[in-house]
Amino acid sequence: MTANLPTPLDNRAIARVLTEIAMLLELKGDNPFKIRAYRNGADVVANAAEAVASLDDAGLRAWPGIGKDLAGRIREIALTGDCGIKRELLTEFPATLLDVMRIQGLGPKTVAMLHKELRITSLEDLALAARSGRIRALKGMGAKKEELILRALEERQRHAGRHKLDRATEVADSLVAYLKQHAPGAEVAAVGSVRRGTDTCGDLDILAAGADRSLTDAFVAYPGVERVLGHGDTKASILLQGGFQADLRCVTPDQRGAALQYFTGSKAHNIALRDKALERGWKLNEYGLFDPKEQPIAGTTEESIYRALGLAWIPPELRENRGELEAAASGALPSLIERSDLRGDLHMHTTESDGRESLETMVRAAQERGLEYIAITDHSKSLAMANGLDETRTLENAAKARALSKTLKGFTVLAGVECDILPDGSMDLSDDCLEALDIVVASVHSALQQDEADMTKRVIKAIEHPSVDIIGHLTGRMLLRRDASRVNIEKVIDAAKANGVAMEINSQPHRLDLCDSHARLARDRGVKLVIDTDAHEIHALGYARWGVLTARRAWLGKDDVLNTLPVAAFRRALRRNRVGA
DNA sequence: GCCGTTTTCGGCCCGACTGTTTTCAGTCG
Repeated sequence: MTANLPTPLDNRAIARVLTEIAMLLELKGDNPFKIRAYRNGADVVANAAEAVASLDDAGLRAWPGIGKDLAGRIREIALTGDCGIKRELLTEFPATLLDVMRIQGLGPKTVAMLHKELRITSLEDLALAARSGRIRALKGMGAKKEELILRALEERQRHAGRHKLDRATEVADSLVAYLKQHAPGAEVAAVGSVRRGTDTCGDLDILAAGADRSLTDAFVAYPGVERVLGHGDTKASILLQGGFQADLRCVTPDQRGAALQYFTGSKAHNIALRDKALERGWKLNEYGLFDPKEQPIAGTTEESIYRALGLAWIPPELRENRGELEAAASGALPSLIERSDLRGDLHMHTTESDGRESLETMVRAAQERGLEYIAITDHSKSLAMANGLDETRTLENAAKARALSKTLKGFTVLAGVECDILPDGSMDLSDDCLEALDIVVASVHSALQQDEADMTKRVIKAIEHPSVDIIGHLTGRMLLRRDASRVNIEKVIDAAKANGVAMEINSQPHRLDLCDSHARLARDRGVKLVIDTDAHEIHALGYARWGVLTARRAWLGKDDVLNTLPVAAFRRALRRNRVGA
């Protein structure tokens, strides 16, 4: 019987253990190639489509980069949740030291030294040491470094308890599926920021309408609960392994719409909506919309509430009190872009630079997803770590893409590049080379610390280059890890408009860059946008989902996004092909 | 630790930036 075995770990959990082993080996100063093997193994597991825990030794070793040892470790982790080598390493370094290593700007060498010299084992120790000026006394350290550490700690504090949208959605979906099993007749849904599609989410909010009271019992018994924070008849809160807090609210079927509206938020939207009710002498809360005699006016559906208040139903992505109530009152809500509107993807990588798949594989995957065209945009040469392409290789890569394109029916492969914008704003590849391509995405990858004036000048200079069609992930932000670079967004948008350059919404869940408000500003100023996945492997083509959510939050319709156009019209809309451009 | 029409050893990705330095180590991507 398997009933007594622990639940097999999911791929992500296994990958996390492998990554932690890699980090511990780094602290120890072990063979860098061995460390890379563990990191690579973690990557392979995290991106595997099938559950790694269900594979046998031979199945595991069929994966590239997984050999005898790693296959054994993966099986051990999958079965026991732990690994002997990790336990052994943890006798040398405490687990809390891994948190220290995750601080931006601190790497294994520094952390190992802090541990050895100052007996620092946790983030608390680190903060104390930095504040008391003890770190600057160490070799290679200084006052600036201490300042940097304190800033990184402060940033981390700011991000604590928040999660990226993709992970939050995944965890919420599992919870909803689990609860539906326990209450088949009820309507269970994730609400809150997950439903609004915000780029990062705090607590997960789940709403159940028409469920038996015992559903909260099932909720607190969810596998993966670390701690029960509260447990009543209609409400329960749990802390999950991995740091998520989740709240369940149970309501009656006739309260469903009101509860859905109330718990979806945002707070600012709800306050404004409640004002609308008050104007009419009514009361709006999570149980319904009521007249002065407490008689219900609406509440079973969200639509009924909005309608009673003289408003069209507002898509959750717009509920931020950024003008949606006024638009809903005057029938001016935008018709938002849908995932199915996307016909192309203009930013992706192959094994030619730092992608994981060949050109052919990426093309096939894009076809299978129903796209009509893609652009292959490998990195340019200054991104040496990504094996970036020089002019010769860029043109060879372009020839390959075009040759393949010719063999395909109803599908186009555009020859492109993701060209680095160098610190002075010049392009990483020659003008001739860029001109010879079908499409150029220009992006900043280095010197992200420039001050606002320099960064703005740099990006605008790139925008003014005649062969640049699209500006990729403008701010370089990494959600919950690295702040956006300092750049004057308005000046950049105005330059993009003046030069007919499109701006990208990068759909990578850790980027979502442009963010919703910047994308909306771009649209308002007449700049066209594109939604790209920046895929480095086929699975990542699915990231379009997050980019579209961001676009919807930016009030974008189909017409605002160039890659909703058929390929011929799309190409005509590119800056390089526009008359007079 | 992985990999091999160079098969069981000896390669495996490296340039820019920062802060510390006077020539470089550590981190990041």
